[in-house]
This record gives sequence, structure tokens and C-alpha cells, in this order.
Amino acid sequence: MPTENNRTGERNVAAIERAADVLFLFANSDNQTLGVTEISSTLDISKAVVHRILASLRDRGLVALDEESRRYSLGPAVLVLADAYLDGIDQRSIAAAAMRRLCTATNETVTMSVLTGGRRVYVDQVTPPMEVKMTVQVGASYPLHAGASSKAFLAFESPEVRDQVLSGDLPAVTSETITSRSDLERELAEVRTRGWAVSLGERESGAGSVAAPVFDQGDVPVMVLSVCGPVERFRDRVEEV
Amino acid sequence: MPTENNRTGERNVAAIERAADVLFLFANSDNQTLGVTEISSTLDISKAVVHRILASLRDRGLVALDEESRRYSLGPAVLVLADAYLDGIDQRSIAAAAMRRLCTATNETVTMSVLTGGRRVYVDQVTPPMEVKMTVQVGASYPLHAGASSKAFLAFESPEVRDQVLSGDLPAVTSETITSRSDLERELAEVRTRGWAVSLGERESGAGSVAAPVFDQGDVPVMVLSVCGPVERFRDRVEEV
DNA sequence: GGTGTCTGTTCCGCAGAGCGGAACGCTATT
DNA sequence: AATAGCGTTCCGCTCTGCGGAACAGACACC
Repeated sequence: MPTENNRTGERNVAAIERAADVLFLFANSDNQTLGVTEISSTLDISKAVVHRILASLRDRGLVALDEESRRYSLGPAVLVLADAYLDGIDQRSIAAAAMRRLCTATNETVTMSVLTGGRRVYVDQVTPPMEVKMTVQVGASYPLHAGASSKAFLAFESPEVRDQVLSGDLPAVTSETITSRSDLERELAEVRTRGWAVSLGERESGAGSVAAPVFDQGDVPVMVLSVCGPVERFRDRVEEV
Repeated sequence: MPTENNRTGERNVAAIERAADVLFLFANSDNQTLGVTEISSTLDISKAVVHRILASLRDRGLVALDEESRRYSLGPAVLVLADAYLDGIDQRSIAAAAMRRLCTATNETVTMSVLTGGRRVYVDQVTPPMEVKMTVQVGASYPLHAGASSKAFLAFESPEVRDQVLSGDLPAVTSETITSRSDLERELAEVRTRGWAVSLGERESGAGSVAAPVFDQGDVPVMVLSVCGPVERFRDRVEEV
């Protein structure tokens, strides 16, 4: 095997995972449009294969091809999936009421995130009717070391996952981001005993937030709710759900 | 009918297309959670294969498995893709200004749709600051025979596509939906000469809209803009872009 | 508590899908 | 012209992944 492929040791279909990797490459790379060779070299897959993968994905509308430039981009079909996904999470409807309550109580934006592929993704938000408010982009994803929501996740994750994140790079998203492993470990320990996490501008300058995880009926955090807003007004508290 | 397979006659990877079909099955089926056997029988793929596909998709976060019920659903990773997609469409930013102008001019909701997999998907919307307004769900998809936007697309599509849609089922979405093939053909011809389409409650009762296609530098419609709102207030006009 | 019938999951050998190196048209650039 | 880059296509050999069948649980029904 050339690189570390599967995360789980299951019996999977290589072609599908490669296809998924191609899709995510579109999401992660800076430019939204990619060429065959570009994909081929970054993912270390032969050009012929990339081409076939793209043909298949294109067939299903997951990627689109600009005939002029012969460059590929994500296709509209991904929207359909995302829409269906958002419809499907019962968590959303369950949590919606709680989020609205939190929102009116604090008069700040309340967000909900879940975990995927070693990152955190915003799934929903409720914003208060205020002049100066914060909004996040549903679907946007962030690394697990920056921001209150991320820390809330990381603190309650299994030691293995935590270790993996901590031993990786800890890029500074803002000037306030914690980039030292030991500092972050101390912070996470604190979060764990306290039950919730605070961030003042770690993920976005000038934005503060308080976040608490919501658990399954076990010890695994299913999602994280956070209250966030301009860094000035912040001296409140959150209850868990 | 389990639908015939490849639309294009390309040299593709069957496994990937099957995987995509599984994903779309989640989007199309009524319940958001599916079991292996269910998928296997509707798509006519052997259970073993479905299981492997799901394992692979799960590995990449595109589907999630509820350990309790052993049932699968879409995973959060699809959000990441959708987000990247929405970032990527230059059309959006280009059209955004025009949409805002239309919105303030008409004081109604302006929407933008594109085509995928024989259906139409809302990609963006601009809503006016009004009490009674209409909003659509970005990512929601509709068949090509119901509503002004759909008709605007269909009217200017290639004869083959049009034929395929027309010869398929034309289910009534509302009581106003055109369900007769000949009626629809007459309507489309009219739309073609006029350049834009009108609908009064064909897709959603009580909602009217006027829609016009936007073309590439050829004859293929790239997207459709529509102005829509409560059916009462409607006697305006639209310009093309 | 058998017995039947659903699930989802795993096994394994054979066959053909699809990998990849190489060749082919392109369009730009020189 | 020549070079270099691209995306696309070809084709033979290989090894992936297909699928029938067996397995393991979870229920339901006498």
C-alpha cells in the first residue's frame, strides 16, 4: 500500500474511497476547479484512473466538467445530498427548541456542530434579532484545536483521536489560537472537569464563544452546542443538555 | 423500474456509480435511514456489495451507521462538499448582484436553480425585507415539469432531454400542476417564443412565479432565475441576463 | 424454549472489471 | 518546428471485488 488508506480496517471498495477522496480534494483545495493531472499527482493516482473516476462522478452529477477549459468542479448533485442530510438529522429538530431557548436567553448566536473526518462541521445555527450578530456558514468545517466548539469535542473524544490531533500540526487560525501541544492539553483537561469550553478569538478574531458537548447515552459526544458573539459581551454561562 | 444505468456511454467505474446511486437513494427515499437489505432490493445489488459500499462510504464520512439499529443514513461529510460547491460557483457571485437588483425592484423572492440528474435544484435565493414572503430551501430539488423555473429549463433544453421528461410520469405536485403531455408541450412552445415562463401554484399552492433562463454563450441554459411570491400580487415582467 | 424468519455481516474462489504504462491528439508557449 | 503541457484513449495482465452461501444475532410466533 502506497499511503495510509482506510481508517477502519474494513473490507471496502478501493475505487469508492478513491472517488470520495477526489470529491474531498475539491472541497479542501484552494481553487474550486481542478484538472486531471493536478488530482492525479496530489492523490497519487494514475491519470487514467482519475479520468475514469471523474467520468463516473460526472455521470451522477457529483462533479461538473467545463467543456471549454477541460477542468472539473463539484456538481450540483452534492446539494441534493446535503439537503437530504439536513432533513434527516433528528438531532436537529430535537435540539432546535433548546437552541432557540438558548438564543433568546443569551441574545447571541447559537450553533450546532458535529464531527466528521477529523474536523468539525457546522450543522445548524439560530441567530438572535440583533444589529451586531455573528453568523457562521452551515457546512463550513474547522480543525479540532481551534475554537470553543472544537475544544469541547476534543476534550471528550477518545484518547486515540485526541492523540492523533495533538500530534499533528496545530496551525494558528488566528493570533489567539493555541498552537502548543502542552498548552492545549492543559486546556482540554480543564474543559473536561468543567464540562464546557471557552474561546476568545481562537478561531475568528473578535469572536468569543462558550461551548458544551451533548452526549449520546454513553460517553461519546454526539454534537456540540455553542453560544458565540462579539468578544466584548461575554461573562455568561451555559447549561448542558 | 430500477432505472437504466449510465447516461453517458463513457468508460466508467461501475462501483463508483453504484455508490453514488446508494447515496441518492438516501436523498430520494422517504425515510432518511435505510437498511442493507432495503438498499439491496431497491437498487438490485447483492447484499454483500451494498455492505461493502456502505463500509467504504462510511469510512469517508459520507454515510453514518447507527450502531443500535444497524441502519444507515447520510453522513455529515456531504455538508462539506455542498459548502465547497456553493463557494465554487462563480455564477453565484456573478448573478448575486443581478438577483439583488431584481429583488429590490420587485420586492419579491428571487431564486436561482440549476439542473442535475433530470431535476432542478435551488442553488441560491435573495429574499426581500417583507412580512409576507416566500422562501425556498437551497438544495431542494423538483421535477422538470412543475413550476415556472422548471418549465423555463425544459423549454430550452435539447429535444432529447425534453422528450425523456415528457414521456415519463408527470405527477401532480399540486392541483394546478400540468399533468397532460400535450398541454405541457403547448405551454413549453409558448415559453420558448416568449422567453420566460409563468406558473401560478403549479409547484406550490398559493405561490406564483415568473422565470427566465440564463444562457451560456450558446443555446444551452446554464441556470434559471425566478421571481416568486404569493399568487395574488402578480402582473410584472422580467428581463433576461 | 424451540422454530422460523427476518435482519446485517463474513467467507472464499473464480472471472472479468479496471489498473496503469504508453500512445495519442490537442492547445499553448518557445 | 519543436517542445511541453494538458486531457483522453488503448489494451493486456492482474488482482479487486462480485456474489452465492454460510453465519450470527434479533425478534416474533406458536
